[in-house]
Amino acid sequence: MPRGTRACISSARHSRRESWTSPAIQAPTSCGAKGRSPWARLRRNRHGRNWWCVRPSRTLMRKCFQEWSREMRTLVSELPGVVGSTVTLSGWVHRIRDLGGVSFVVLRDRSGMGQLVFDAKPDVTVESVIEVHGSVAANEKAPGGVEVRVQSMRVVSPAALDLPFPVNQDPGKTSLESILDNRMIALRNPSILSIFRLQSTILRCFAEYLRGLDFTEIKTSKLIGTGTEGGTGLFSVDYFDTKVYLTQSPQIYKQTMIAAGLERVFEIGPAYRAEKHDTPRHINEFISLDVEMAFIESEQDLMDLETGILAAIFAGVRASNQKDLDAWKATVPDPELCARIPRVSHDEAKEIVSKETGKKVYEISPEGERALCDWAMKTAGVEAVFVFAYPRKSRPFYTYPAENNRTKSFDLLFRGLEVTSGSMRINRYDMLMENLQAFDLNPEGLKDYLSIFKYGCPPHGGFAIGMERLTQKILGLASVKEATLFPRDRKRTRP
RNA sequence: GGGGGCGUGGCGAAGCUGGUUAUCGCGCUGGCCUGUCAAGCCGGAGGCCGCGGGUUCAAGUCCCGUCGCUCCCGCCA
Repeated sequence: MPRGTRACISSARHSRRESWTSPAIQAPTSCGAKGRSPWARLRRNRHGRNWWCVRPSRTLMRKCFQEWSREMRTLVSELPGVVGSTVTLSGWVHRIRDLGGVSFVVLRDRSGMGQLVFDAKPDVTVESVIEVHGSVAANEKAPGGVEVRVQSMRVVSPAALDLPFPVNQDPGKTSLESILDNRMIALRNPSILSIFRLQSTILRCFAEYLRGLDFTEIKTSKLIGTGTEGGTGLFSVDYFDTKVYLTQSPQIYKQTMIAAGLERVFEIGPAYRAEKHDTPRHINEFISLDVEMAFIESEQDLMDLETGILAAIFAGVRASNQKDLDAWKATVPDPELCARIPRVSHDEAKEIVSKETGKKVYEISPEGERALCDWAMKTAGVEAVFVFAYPRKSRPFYTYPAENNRTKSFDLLFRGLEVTSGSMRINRYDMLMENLQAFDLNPEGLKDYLSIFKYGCPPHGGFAIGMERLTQKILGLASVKEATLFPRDRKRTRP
């Protein structure tokens, strides 16, 4: 057994403390589709015991919405259940197949695609939005066994003929440039759209898992007067008569809220990095899944927490996004295996890379990161590995130091890419002041930040998961830009 | 910041050592076709070969510059 799994499995250390690892390998509350009320667990959960007092009746909410939507239309996915009846469908014309005496139109709506049958070629163009009225018939020859014989059709919004992007074709045959240049239209492509359906599950499961552990969600400002990490890589913005910067991380605000007494916080928000890299794994604006937690003992506790988050996300994606995974021929790791993600120190990682690649390494390069994940797959059956105890010089000043000039920090590498970076933070004022000197930083510019520690702050730490990178790696996409709705890179600020 | 590769109709590509009207698939369009499911068959439209300059009798092809894209490395989520 890899030594890193110790922290997850041994319970001796955790039993006397609050546990956050126990739900690690269970699907988050509403991700499990077992027929039980998604609120059942919360009702038993001490943190959610009063949910019915503050929420309108769920039955009432569901009833209002269903009655409203039932009047609107039938969804394509509902057709097999309403064979024999007359329905109204609305959606986009995905494809037209005209065979002379009969024409087939593939209609696309948010639930999927279904076949419409016309006696003659209908007067519509691909991608037009239509509303049709017709009878639902079972037919062996129809895709999915059901089709709608159209009695009347209304073109709700016609589409021009010069479609700039092949919406109804395999996006694998289209260049990234064309996908991004025509982003508005490219997003209609079902495979491309599926990326963002899956991404939504990641967001949901991340938040639900943490809420279940008594984390409080916060939203902080993305504008800041000065940078905390030396001022490099910050975008400046005109702010009335002065200049401010876009934050590269919510770091200081997360820590502020820890010290303010929330103890456990998370934030989902954009982070900005004004760095001129031009690679398939960098964008200048990304969504950071940020977590911070008080009363931890080391970075091992943070890895425990992230293990649980990953398991919740993988379980949720498996439960909700099988079609989206299929569209990219992708698989998510078994949530049960997350507890076996190896944990290796930075020094051990270098040794492993040297051994695996057959060449001596002094720093872990992207090639080394790929080698480490391959190694993890071989030894533990998961394509992920935690690397901890990074040298002091490679980590920011607020990282908690450890013996031998190491730090209480870690990264998570998943399928060959760094998706998380985190650490325990220095929470003692005197220690922080010493470290500022060592990093040659001026305490004057960090006055607000330092006040957190001057007046008492519990031991704590946190990490950030790159949402787009995680999405990219789950689906096996070639570039992080594909996993970004409207990517902002060195050259691109449109659409 | 350093180093590769690529720009050819709306999309994806071919065009080898320079040589006549620039080719193919998808899409679009006209025609035929009552069971398609990437429908099929016959016809058609659509390109100053990224842009600027040079070499040459002759440049999509060679050279220089420029813009754009893409990949690897540094660094990072």
